[in-house]
Amino acid sequence: MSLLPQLKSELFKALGHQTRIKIVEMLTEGELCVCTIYEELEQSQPNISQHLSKLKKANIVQSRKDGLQVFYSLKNEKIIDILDITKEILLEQINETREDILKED
Amino acid sequence: MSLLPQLKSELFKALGHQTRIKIVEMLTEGELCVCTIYEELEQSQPNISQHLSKLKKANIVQSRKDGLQVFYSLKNEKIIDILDITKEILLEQINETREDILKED
DNA sequence: AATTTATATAATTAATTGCTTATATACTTA
DNA sequence: TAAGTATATAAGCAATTAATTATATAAATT
Repeated sequence: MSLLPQLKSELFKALGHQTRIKIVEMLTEGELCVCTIYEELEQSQPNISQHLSKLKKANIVQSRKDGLQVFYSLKNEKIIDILDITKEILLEQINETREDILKED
Repeated sequence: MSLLPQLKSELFKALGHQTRIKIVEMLTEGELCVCTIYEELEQSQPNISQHLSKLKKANIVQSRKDGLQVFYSLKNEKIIDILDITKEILLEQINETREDILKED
């Protein structure tokens, strides 16, 4: 049936965009108003709304309405662990590359 | 400059496909010949070759040639941790959904 | 050297994604 | 209740992605 691989790939697809990564990392600090997100990322409001919608569909974030504003937050803190490990992997890669370059003499 | 968000999103993009998730999970057990992968996943050889190529470009896998065959393996075992956490997140979501359904009476 | 085998690459087409612009919705306040 | 504000949704278009089919490459075998 392969349900999990399907769900996993959908979650990664949702994380597969620079802007959405930045949004998730901003939300690491706590919930934020939509307006704060698009102002800080210097992107248009509809663009950020659409990215938020994808993150929400993937169950990565949740939203709460307060008057005119909508606040988004992470739905599961474990997403932060994923980003941390990803960072470790990338830093190791960067170090390897650097070492390879130093060896070239 | 925002280099890391860019690299992170590329890594997630590479994981954002069911077939590539399945390949990475197969490689969790150790290196495998290309032929084993496409036979087990019941996909065409060129299709799997292209997916492997994406995983390689994203530095998720590496390859080694032995005669006519090419063997692929994970480049960094931490990828497995990412998949494990992802699984935890998804299982929690499934449980929540189940509980919500039970509450509906 | 010619043939066979395993894998990779290229070309094509269909489907998906992302951005922009315009508009709709929902809440607030005058 | 009319006007204003924050966010969401829709439509349109360009760019990217995925699968298929055909072909190229590279190593092994005859």
